[in-house]
Order: sequence, then structure tokens, then C-alpha cells
Amino acid sequence: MSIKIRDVAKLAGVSTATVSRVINDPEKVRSGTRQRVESAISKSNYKPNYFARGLNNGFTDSVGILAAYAINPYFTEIVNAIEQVLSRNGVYIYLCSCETNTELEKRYTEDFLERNTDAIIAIESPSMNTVDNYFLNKQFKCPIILVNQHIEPFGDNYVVRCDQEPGVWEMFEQVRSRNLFPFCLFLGKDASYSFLLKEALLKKWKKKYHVSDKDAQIIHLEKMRDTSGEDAVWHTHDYFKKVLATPARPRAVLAGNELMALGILVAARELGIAVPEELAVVGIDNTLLSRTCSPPLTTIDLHMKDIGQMAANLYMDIRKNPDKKQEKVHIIPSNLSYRKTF
Amino acid sequence: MSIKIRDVAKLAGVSTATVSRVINDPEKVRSGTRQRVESAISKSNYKPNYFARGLNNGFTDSVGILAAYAINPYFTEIVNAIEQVLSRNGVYIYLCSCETNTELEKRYTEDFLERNTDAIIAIESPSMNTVDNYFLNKQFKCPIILVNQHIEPFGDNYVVRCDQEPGVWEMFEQVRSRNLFPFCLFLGKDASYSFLLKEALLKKWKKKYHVSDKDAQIIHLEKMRDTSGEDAVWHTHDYFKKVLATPARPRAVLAGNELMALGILVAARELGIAVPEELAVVGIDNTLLSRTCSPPLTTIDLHMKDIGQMAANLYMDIRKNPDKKQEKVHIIPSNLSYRKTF
DNA sequence: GTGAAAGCGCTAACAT
DNA sequence: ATGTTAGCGCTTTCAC
Repeated sequence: MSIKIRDVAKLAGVSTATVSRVINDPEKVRSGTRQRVESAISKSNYKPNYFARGLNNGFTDSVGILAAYAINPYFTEIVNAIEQVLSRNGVYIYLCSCETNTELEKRYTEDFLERNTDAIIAIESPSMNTVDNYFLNKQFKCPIILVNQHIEPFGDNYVVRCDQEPGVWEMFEQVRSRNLFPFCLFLGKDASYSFLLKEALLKKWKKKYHVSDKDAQIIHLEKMRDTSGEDAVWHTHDYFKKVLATPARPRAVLAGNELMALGILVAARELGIAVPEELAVVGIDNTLLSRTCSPPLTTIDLHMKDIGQMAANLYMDIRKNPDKKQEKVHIIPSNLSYRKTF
Repeated sequence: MSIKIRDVAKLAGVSTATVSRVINDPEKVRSGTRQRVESAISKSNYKPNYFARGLNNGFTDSVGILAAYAINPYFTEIVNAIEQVLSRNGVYIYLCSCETNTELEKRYTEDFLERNTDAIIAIESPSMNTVDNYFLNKQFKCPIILVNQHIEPFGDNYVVRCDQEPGVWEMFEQVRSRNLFPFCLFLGKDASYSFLLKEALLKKWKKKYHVSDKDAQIIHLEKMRDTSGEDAVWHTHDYFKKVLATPARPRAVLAGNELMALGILVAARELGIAVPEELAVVGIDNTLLSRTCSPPLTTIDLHMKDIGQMAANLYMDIRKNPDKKQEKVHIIPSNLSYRKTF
């Protein structure tokens, strides 16, 4: 059997309570005894029993992560960044993928809570675009960090997100100053927040600069609800070939995601349309797809790695300084990452 | 406060011991009382406290996953498949990325063990290619499932892997029957098992069919140790352009991974060399990269999703049937996934 | 087959 | 500042 707190206590010639204090509240014990205890701990290679500890409501050094699609490179980058910083701090992550299933989201959350996770990080939760967001109007026993969600946090909840607007706007401005008309916003059919935001921004931009409908249109990828699956590349390819065959074909296009941007690139190549000389294309996310395709895709960088690190660091901060008043909302701006297609 | 075992006991008019038995060892209690207890459990929505349970060495419904590079799509597909089947069974995964760091591997493993994980699944552990594989010559208190590792399991350890040989050999045979010479095996400089295997297979093939050195050569990507990083695409591109400028340029090439295959594709396109008519290229893994590139890459499918599911199902099986004698090694064959480049 | 009670290893309230 | 001790909620002997 492994070494217990009482073994350490005996070794250091103190009571178990003192050992416990040294571990959980070091200031409460005189530095002389503390050092004796500490050396006894390291000498005996003592590690507190995880379950006895959890039973008494201490930290469990675990945080639950809910990702809509852990398989998607976009999520992977965020999850990985979180994992990097947390695991190196001795905090381990439970990872669950709940897709669009709000029932799973609820179940996984409850199971996390039951395991006394020190925090829950939800990356684009399924109920996010829903009227009754699961994490809204509810009090949880641990902080909830919402990543890339567009709601106002309350209570012990936090939001960390990348603001898509600066990047999108930067592209719009470039289109104007470089006179890349007609411009086309190419989206999926689903009414996701991300798509809605781009539409709203386009409207604002058109109004501000009196851009005509002919010079700035929105095209929706037909017959396709899930534009985040791999076949979005080929659907886009087929569909966009028709768009490019049109006499008033676009001079520049912003795709709703990188899969779609890839499809456009292929369509253009097959039609002998030079990118970016005859057709400029911009994607959004900055995943490995945009970095490894050819030509490398100019894309709106959503800084997922930074976002993941911020979320993890925020948690570590909350934990280490429970009394410190934290910002509830952390936003970093997106920007264009210029490569070869725009 | 939440509902405890004694509340359920009171509700059912039995002792806490009986409730505990109903949960952990149902046959030990008469069906009449069992039903009363079961209905009390569901009526009160009782869930056993995770930590009290763990303190008594029951199942913790958690398994630790060690992935060398969780960020790499190859690993992501395996991890995701595991997570899908386990989480739907109420078993949650701890995910850690240990890269090439054997110290981290050791530390994470110990921490998992401390949390009484019901199993540990290691996907290509860092110490795998090392003389002293961490999981070898050691007895752990939970089963260890080694994924895609080429060692003989012992004790309570298991191996689930995809055999690369059939896929590689299938390609070699095609090269011969379709007379795609000269053939080139394009690898990194590191002596990974995967690269070594392909070299050995090539040697065997050359010998069997008396293929000359001129017709079948191995080229190593120079000045690059880590061929699994994204820039492998562009290093390969630069390097392979020179190879293709050579008079005796290859007619077919098997790349060491898909990043490298991508680089070759781009190099060929830029030089106006038609794929697959003038240059056939095959990758290995079958990640989203090969499915979304253009033209879609013919690749050796390592069936990562199946591998992940097998590993997870194996664990569930071990758990549900502790007495059943399990196969220690589970191997599925690879095969060529024909797309447009070969 | 079922119940009573003794732990599991730790933390925290209370004493000293 | 440190020790004593009563739990935390469950499982598991040991009686009956």
C-alpha cells in the first residue's frame, strides 16, 4: 500500500492536521515545522490520495472541457492549447465532444460537476445559438468559462472570445481600397452566429460606402446545412464553378470557413482563373488547412491558440487568486493573416 | 445538499449496505428488495458520490489517454473515436499530450494512476521507440492499452494497431504491375519505426522481383528531423522540386506522411507535371488533409477511427467481462484508399 | 439475504 | 501554532 498522510506525520513528528495544513494552507504553519514536514513529504514521496481529498471538497485538479466537435481542427487547436497550460500545472482535462446534441451537453456537464471539476470550459456549446443556453440562468458550483460564445456572462461565469469583426472589416476595407469588385460573401445556409455577424457587417459596410447590391452580394451554398464537414470542400467546388462561369463573376470572395475557401481555390484553378490576380479569396479560422493548402490561404486569424491559452490562464488565475476581481469578458481581435490568395 | 445513499436506503426501507449491493453486485440481493431499491434510486435520482466511491477502490469511470501529439489530425481521429464510444458509456477521458517528452509521459501516467483510472490508453508513446519503453517491464494496477505501438504486450497490457504492411505492399505491387518506374520512397531523416518498416519492405520487394537500385530508390528529406510539423509541406515542396528536375525523375512516389505528399503534389503542379499521369503519388494515414487536398490524395488508410473504436471497445469488454480471456494483440490491416493521385 | 459498523485517507472545526 | 477528533459517503467485512 502507498504512503499516507499519517506516515508523513510520524516521519516529521507532527500531527496529520499539520501535514494537511502544509499542503493546503502553508502560511498557517511556522516555517520551522513546515520545512520539516516538506522534507518528510519529499523524502517519502508522499502524494495525497485523490479521492480522500475530493471527498472533503478540496480542489480536484481537473477541469471539464466540452467541445462541440473535438475532431474539427478549429476545436483541436483550442483544446490543445488549454491542455498544454493546464497539464503542465498538474491540472488534467476531461474532454467530451457533444456535437449539436444539447442532451449530451447537459449530461456531460452534470457528470463533470459530480466529479467536482474545478471549472468547466465550454467551446461553442450546442445550446449556444439556442434561446435557452444551458449555461445561462443557472448557478453552478464551479466557474464556467465560455469560449467563443456571444453571450453576456453572469455570476461566476466568464467569456473568452475572439472578435471576428476586425478581421472581417479589414478585408472589406481592402476590397474597397484595392477596388476588388464585385465582392461576394459566400456562406452556408444555417443561421449560425458567425454567418449572421458577417452578413450584418456587410450591410453596414455597404451602407457606409454606398456599395451597390451588384458590387457586394451574399451567396449561400445551397442544399447544404452542415458546412463544417469535409465534403463542404467538394460541394463548394461544384457550386462555385457555376458561380465563376457567370459573366459578373466575383473579383473577391470571403468564404464562411476554410473548407469552403479550399473548394473555391480548386474551382478557380480548374477554370484557369488566377488567384489572387483574377480572384482573391479569403477564408476564416486559420487552421492547418489554410497553412498547408496551395497557394497558402489568406485567412482571418481567430487566434485559437491564444484563445485556448487565455481560457486556461484565466482559470489558473481565478484559482490562485480567488479574491481578485476578474474581468468577466476577455476579447481579442481577429486580423487578416496575409498569405497568397488575397 | 445532494441525495445520499442513506436517503435511498430510508426510502426503500433497507440498509445502506443493501443499496450499495444493488449498485455493485446486484445478484447478491433478492429480486424483490432489489426492485424496491432500484425504484427508490430512480425516484430520488440518486447518484453515488464519485469520491466516496473512489476512496473504496471501485471503478472511477475514467480512463487516461496519452497522445504524443494531440494536435496532429492523425491523433485527433483516434482520440475522438475513443472518446465517442467511452463517453457514451459514461466513461470519461483524461487527455494529455506528451510530445517527445518521456518525462511528461511518466508524470502523466503516475497522475492518472493516482486518480485510479480504470485503464490507460497510450497512443504512440514517446518512449515507444526507446530501448526502455516506459510501459514495458512494469506492472500497473490497471490495464494499459498501447495503440499503434510495435511491442509485445505482457501482463495486463494490450496492443491495438494497424499493420502498415499490407497497404505499403499493395502499392509496391501496383507500381510493378503498372510499371511505374523509377519508384521512389520519400522519407524523413529520423529513424522512426514507421520509416524503418517501409525501408525494410522496399528491400524485400526489390529482392523478390529483382528491382534494380536505379528503379527503386530511397530519398531522405534533408535538414529536417521533424517531418510531422506543418512546414514539412514546404520543405518537401522545395526539396522535391529539385528531385523532379532530375533527368531520372521518379514516376511514382510513396511519401512518408501526408504533409510530405502534399508538398510533392504542389511541386509537381508548379512544374507542370501531371498527377497521376506523369507522377503518381501516394501518402499514408488518411487524415482530412488527404481528403480535402486537390486532387484528393491516394493514401494508405491506417483506419484510425476503427483503431480508436477497437481500443475503446476492448476496454469496455475487459471491464464488463473481467474473467473472459482476451486477445492481447489486435491488428487490423491497412489498405490503399484510391483517390486521384495514383 | 440483510443489517450494523468499521474503515478508506483526508480536511476542518474545535481545543489546547 | 499545533494537536485531537469528527466527519465526508461509500464499500465491505462480520454477524445475524
